[in-house]
Amino acid sequence: MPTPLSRTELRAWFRLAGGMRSLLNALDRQLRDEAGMTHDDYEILSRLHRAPERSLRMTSLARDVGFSPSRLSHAVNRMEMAGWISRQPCPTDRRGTEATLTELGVKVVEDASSAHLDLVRKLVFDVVGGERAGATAEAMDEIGRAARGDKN
Amino acid sequence: MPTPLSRTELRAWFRLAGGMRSLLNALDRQLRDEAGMTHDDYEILSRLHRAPERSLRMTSLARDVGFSPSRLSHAVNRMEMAGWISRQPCPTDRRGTEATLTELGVKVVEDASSAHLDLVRKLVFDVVGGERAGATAEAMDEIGRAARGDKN
DNA sequence: CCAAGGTGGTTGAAGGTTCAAATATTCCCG
DNA sequence: CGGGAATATTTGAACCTTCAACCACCTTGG
Repeated sequence: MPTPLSRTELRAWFRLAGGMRSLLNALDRQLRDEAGMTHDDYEILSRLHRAPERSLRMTSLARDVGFSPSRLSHAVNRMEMAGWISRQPCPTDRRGTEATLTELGVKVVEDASSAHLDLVRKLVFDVVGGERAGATAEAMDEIGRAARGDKN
Repeated sequence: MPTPLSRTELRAWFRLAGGMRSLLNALDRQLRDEAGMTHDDYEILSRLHRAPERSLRMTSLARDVGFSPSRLSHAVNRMEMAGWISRQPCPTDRRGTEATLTELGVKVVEDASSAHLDLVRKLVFDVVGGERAGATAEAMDEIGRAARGDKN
């Protein structure tokens, strides 16, 4: 039988949840307005950009960004239409598909990144300072691992 | 001209963003599976539940949960269909509409709450402890205010 | 007092997400 | 090796969100 949250904990949770929501909304709106993409699209492009060869298997990309396979498939369809991503069959597993950033995709994500990360700096690091930001990130990372049910 | 993020800051940001995403995904999935509602639906019901008279003007509810007016309107339509919320014209401003939780709505949100808040306790407070959770909430709250462009 | 502009709210269509089902391939066990 | 179970991905339909346009009412300046 679980212990319910105290009044103080409840209050903390509301602030935590509200803060996350507002931050994500602001970032989403900016990417939408300035780069014509969703925050989710950006995550996909950005993961691919950091990957070796700028390619990833669909499944591992989906895990990385926390998408269902189906959602990723639809999203990659759209970005393939836009010319940002291309698909190739995976050489080692004939079931698999690899998604790769195109030249255009690289350009698009690099352009979006600078404005995006600048807003992150303004809303996160400038507001709470580097030290607290680090502690907050560490805590959220642990929470995220618990939420994903990761080991260790 | 903005200073770009350092490697350390980037790393912190990735962990912060990933943690938020995983946590919100987990909470959303649980509400969907166990209560048949979206995390967003839950936020709406939960705000109404805490409001005096269990009623709020559409606009102020929208601001509270960070929805566009249109999104809130559609969402309230659905929940009105479900019998969880009712609408009345606002007595003091004939343009306005008030949304109110129905008896059924109260029951539904109270049922959903206990499982939901229990998961919050497990994923947040049990993982990082009360003290760090408080500090994290405080930081995220400040960040959220900055993101909403709030004064003070 | 009335007209222009602002505010509160809804609607419809277009596009995005979810869920279940389908397909193709690989893995593994007897 | 043969066949069932598991894995990788896609598709289509139903549902949700966004965006732009709209109506109704309030407010304010001339």
